[in-house]
Amino acid sequence: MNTIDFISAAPFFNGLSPENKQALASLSRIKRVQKKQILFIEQEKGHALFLLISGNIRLFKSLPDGKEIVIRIIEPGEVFGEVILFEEDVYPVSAMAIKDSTLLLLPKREIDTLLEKASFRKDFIRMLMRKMRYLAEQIREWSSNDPESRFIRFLESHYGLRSDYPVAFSKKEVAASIGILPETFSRLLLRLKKSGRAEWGPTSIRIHRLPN
Amino acid sequence: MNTIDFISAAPFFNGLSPENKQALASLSRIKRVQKKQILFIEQEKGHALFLLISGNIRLFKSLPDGKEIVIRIIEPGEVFGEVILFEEDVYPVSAMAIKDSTLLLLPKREIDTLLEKASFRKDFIRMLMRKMRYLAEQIREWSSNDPESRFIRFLESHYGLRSDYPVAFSKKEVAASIGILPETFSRLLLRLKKSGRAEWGPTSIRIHRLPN
DNA sequence: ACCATGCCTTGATCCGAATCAAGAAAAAGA
DNA sequence: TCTTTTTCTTGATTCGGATCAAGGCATGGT
Repeated sequence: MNTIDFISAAPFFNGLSPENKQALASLSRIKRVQKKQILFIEQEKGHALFLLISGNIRLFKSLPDGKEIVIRIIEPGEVFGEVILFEEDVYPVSAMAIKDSTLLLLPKREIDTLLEKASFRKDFIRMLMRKMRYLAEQIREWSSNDPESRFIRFLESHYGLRSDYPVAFSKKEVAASIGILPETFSRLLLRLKKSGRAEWGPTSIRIHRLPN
Repeated sequence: MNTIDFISAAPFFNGLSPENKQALASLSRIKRVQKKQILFIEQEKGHALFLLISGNIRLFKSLPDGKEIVIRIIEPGEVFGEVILFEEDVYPVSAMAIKDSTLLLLPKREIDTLLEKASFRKDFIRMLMRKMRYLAEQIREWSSNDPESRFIRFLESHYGLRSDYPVAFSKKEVAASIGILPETFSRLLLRLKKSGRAEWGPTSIRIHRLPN
């Protein structure tokens, strides 16, 4: 696999024409980061957006009281940091690798140039809108204050609708993603197991859905 | 005031050239709705976006369990429903007037045409990005599970930073907006008053900020 | 292999918002 | 004006997640 393949495989760039994809690929650059390495931090001036190839990246915000809240965990194939292309040019969140990761780095300047092209721009906007909807959905999920449903939704949004989820994050990480403490998450899993609604294997979790 | 004035005054259309604003004004239409009237509902196919002139509109989502969660309350001068311009063309939320309201209705088809113009499109995208940031912020606010800070932020996001807030909503409405029950909100106000941090008048609330 | 660090679990307790209930106050309707 | 409906407040209770604490378990580093 080379850069053009990764770009072609990314849903974000779905609607782009082959030429546009090729143009993107030619100006992209491979970047590797180690676990726990910071890619960028909140309020930092942004010069690039990223496409994750392998590993996982956590996007988070730091609160005044020192706590961190997880905005989302990026999976391979996803694009992030694209917000810096418009309006303000600082990142609204911080990004840290939670595993050794490989990314494609796409410089802002070059993308800006590409955006001059109408075809590219149109597809790009469509993408942004999709993301905007996703954010709106997020809000809905959060206000449903039920950790269990948030957990289920976490699984579905990462792996789709299935019964076996190959969860590749630490439980601590999952807990943070759904906004609860590790203790609470541990108890949640216990409850699900006891009531026969889920089984937790070493590398995956199986959810037994109610037949409603 | 006529339509062009309203459009000029709306931050959403800030960067638009006078010609673009005029173009918009000429294709817009005044719409009046009464209190409790529905403008559109979630999943409904959308043919227009709106600029609120007077009154207030509540955007909300209905949950499977019958509950409603308030996404936000629209103030005069704000634009909403613009998401239907791209990607999918259904509204992601429902909209209901919480007072008798006057709006400018901007038909999707005509806006689509305007978007062919590069100058218009650029400004428009910038606007969308700003809104996207707002959404990201929202998520942050929600996960800060503290009703008091959510209340303060509610005031600031509606009226800016000041000490007297001319709150023009029912307390029930405010409570719903910050995601708590009316009972809890009532107790919150009592607590703020007792501890001398706020005074609630008939039409406004005064917040005493700590000098930190 | 060892030790150290971070991760995970389990227990006890606390706290605060939801819930249930009922009455008071205010607004809308006749 | 009087009635009805909705909003607002106050109380008692419940419930669930946070917090504090401590022990067991993995993982990585040397």
